[in-house]
Amino acid sequence: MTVAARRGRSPEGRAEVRRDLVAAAVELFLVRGYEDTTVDDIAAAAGVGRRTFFRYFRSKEDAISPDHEAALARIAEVFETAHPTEPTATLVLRAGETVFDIYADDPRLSVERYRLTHEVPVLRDRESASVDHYRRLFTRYLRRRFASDPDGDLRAAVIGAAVVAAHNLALRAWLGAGAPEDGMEACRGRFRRVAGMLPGEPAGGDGLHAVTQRLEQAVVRLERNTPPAP
Amino acid sequence: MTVAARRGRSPEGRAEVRRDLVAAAVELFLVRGYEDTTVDDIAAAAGVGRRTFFRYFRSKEDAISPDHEAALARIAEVFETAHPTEPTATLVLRAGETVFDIYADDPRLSVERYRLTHEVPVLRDRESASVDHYRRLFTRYLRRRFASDPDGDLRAAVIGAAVVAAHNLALRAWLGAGAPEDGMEACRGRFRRVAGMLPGEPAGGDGLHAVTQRLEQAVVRLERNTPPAP
DNA sequence: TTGTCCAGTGGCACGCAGTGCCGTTACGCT
DNA sequence: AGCGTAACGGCACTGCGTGCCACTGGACAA
Repeated sequence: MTVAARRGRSPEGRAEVRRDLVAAAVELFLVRGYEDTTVDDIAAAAGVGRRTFFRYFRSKEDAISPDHEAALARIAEVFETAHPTEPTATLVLRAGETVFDIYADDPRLSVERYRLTHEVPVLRDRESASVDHYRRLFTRYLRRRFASDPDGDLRAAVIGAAVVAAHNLALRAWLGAGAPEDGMEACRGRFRRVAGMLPGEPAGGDGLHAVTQRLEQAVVRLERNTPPAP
Repeated sequence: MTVAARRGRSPEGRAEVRRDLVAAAVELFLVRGYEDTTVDDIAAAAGVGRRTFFRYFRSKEDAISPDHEAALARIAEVFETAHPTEPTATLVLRAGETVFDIYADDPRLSVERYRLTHEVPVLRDRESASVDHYRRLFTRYLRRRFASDPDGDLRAAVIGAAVVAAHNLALRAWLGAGAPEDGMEACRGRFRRVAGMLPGEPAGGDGLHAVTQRLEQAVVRLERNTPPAP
């Protein structure tokens, strides 16, 4: 196919082919079903050869969530560039919000992807694995932060899992409602409420830790625009 | 193969073939590597035809974790048969411990499975999906319990994810150490510590809720054999 | 302009996972 | 003894994913 060859010549052309393939895949998966759509179908719909599809995506499933690793890298960057004195609560909140930005970038596509990953078992399991990559990332950085805490590993595991779970709850509620533009703030707010549920200072914690915890709580309360508990 | 046919005739024969297939699969995966082992190899090593393998397992990966659904069912039973007044903390702890029992049933096999799911990317992702099934199960029952709480969904998501994460942390530490028989109690104890990190009563909680919370804390403290915080 | 390089493409063939189908076998039941 | 049936093995087929190779058309130098 000459057209595809010319498109793929330049970097913009490559991005265009990639978009076409994603669009064709999502379209066909929704209309015809995931199992009943072959890679040949997707490639043909995008006007490229079957072999070219696998030059853009590692697998058939990859056409649905192709930017997973980029998102992971962005979150890792948030953690790595964070100031050491930044409270843990605000840090994990910031990291989580990064993902919101990515999804909000193309709401229509996000909703379609959500529906597919929600309904097709294979894609749902793959999504679970992706989410677990986020969880591991969170936990890894938290464990580093809690190195001095005797229960640090446990706290890191619990907080990491809790944050990711809350994030998914908020995100999926938003996506399930069709990703309305005016619903993004509610989504972010819902996610931030997780900070109030994170475990407090460890049993053998020192004074500094306690102060940090109170600071975190105060910051979170400010962000939620809610008065302190009576 | 006449031998296999005769073995498979009776229920005990079926169980035997199944065990042989699992053993052959684990053995070959560890020795030759997962990717370099074909289903033909596994079937041949177990003395059955390739077609028969797929009558016992849905897929090649299934030979590693074939009892996943049974475990899910056992946990669901714990939740369904629980008394409504049982504190949430003890309930999720009991449910989690059920899984320990399953793994402790055949420690050698559990360790080999752990190594494989730890090292082979495909199997690790599949394991993530399995763990997420547990998380969903926990969350589903917790959400029912927290129906009266305005933040019930969030609390259910957070507690469910936290409990499962803590469970995995304890379990994998035990498996990583070679699943020593005298290490199971430490594993269970480590898991139980998660109860101390679970979010307390909701902001708008009522008195009953507060009392329940204190009860839960007391029970957990008793189980951990540790005195109340000074 | 002409020749050379090369990144990207499409086609072909292959291995392997998973499935439907069918003939065969051996056990249980009457 | 004869029959029903459950489990088996083999065969053929679809589809995913990969290695290989020839081709194409743009970029660049002479």
